[in-house]
Amino acid sequence: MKSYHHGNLKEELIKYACTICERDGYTKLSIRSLAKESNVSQTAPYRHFKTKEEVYAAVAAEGFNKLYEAVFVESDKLTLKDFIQSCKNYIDFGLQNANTYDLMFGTAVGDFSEHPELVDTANKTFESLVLNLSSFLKEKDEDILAGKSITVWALLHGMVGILRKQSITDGDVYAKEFGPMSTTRRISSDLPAYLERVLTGIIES
Amino acid sequence: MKSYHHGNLKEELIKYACTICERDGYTKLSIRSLAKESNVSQTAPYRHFKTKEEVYAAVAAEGFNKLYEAVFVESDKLTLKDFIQSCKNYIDFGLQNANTYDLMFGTAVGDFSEHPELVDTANKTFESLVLNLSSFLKEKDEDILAGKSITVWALLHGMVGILRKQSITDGDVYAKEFGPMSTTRRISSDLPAYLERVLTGIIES
DNA sequence: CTAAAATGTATGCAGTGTCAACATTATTAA
DNA sequence: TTAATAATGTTGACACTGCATACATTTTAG
Repeated sequence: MKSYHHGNLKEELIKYACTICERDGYTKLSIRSLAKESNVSQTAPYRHFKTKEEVYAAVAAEGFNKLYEAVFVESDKLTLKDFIQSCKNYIDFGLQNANTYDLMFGTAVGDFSEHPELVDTANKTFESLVLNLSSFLKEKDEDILAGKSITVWALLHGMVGILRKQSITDGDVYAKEFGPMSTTRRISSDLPAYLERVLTGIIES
Repeated sequence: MKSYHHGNLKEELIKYACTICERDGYTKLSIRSLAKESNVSQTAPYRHFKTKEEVYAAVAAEGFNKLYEAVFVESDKLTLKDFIQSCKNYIDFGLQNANTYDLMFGTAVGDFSEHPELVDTANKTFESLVLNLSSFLKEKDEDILAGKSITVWALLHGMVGILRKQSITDGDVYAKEFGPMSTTRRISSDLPAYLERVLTGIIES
């Protein structure tokens, strides 16, 4: 027996949207297919999302929540190892959820400020990174701390982009000279070691 | 007098595609609108591009060409200043061509290896970065050099992503404590200084 | 000069975002 | 309790999309 009102439509729509965005890429997402999945009329989703971009924003927000989960560490006294692990988790998330990650940092959702929950979740994620860093650093100047956090974040974000497109560096001249393993492959084969080396450099600079 | 054969269709299509992708975002690009712009039937573009993704790939390849132009430096004896400038040019390109940049590094074009010209242009760009770095470094171990190049690239790529989404860090706790200027704003207000500090750290590590 | 390859067109299908008008149910105030 | 209102659903329509098929014209190669 199906009642006129679904009762839980918005959450269900978001859930399916997340699944499809990640599996097929967000370009493949259609509001109509979402509606069909929830056994609801084609335009029902418009009671919960004004435009498709709002659906994207919801998926992106979910993505930030998951990224937060991956990056957050309970302790307030992190070891360097903990910190490295958290950073590795960030990169792994970006690689394993490439399509969602794209939605979070790409241009599909133009202006975050029009989607408050997106700003909130994104903020929370970044702050978690800052807290992680400050928790094992001697640094007390929060100005410097925030600067270093940005640099760390930039590096992680950049590594996601580059490791995702290994093909660019796979074929590089260096790979040919140094055997079958390209630079990116060498890095990703022991990511923690790479991160430790580079991050300590950034932190101590 | 219009002849049956256009004569220059492919290049014209790519040109318009680049314009629209950058102005409106690549989600807004439609093959039909391209065709209309060139006064050609709706399906004519399919003689030059098997799928829409191939159009994306062409735009992305053009993007890498432009990025290469922005990053390349003629000299083989760069000063640190030259190198910093080249890096700044990279970031500026990413910020001023956000939509195209997304196409180049996002998931819209899934597998570069299916688009050889994309691999080539991307490679060329990366190699230019490596050459820039090696041209003023004492480092002769090309293994290490390639590793450092990746790190530099990751940082630049990451900064593009972060500076683009200033809203995330604009509202952070630190901005409130240190006045109206958020961390990202401080960084972008004097990008060369920031880059010099961070990049020398990476290079010397 | 002729056959084949390249490049163009016409037509059509199944799908899309979104709007306007209307139906049903849940919520709230009198 | 009841009546008004807000929330949430449906129907139908419009203009648009990617792309496949079949056909037309022109260029190019043998």
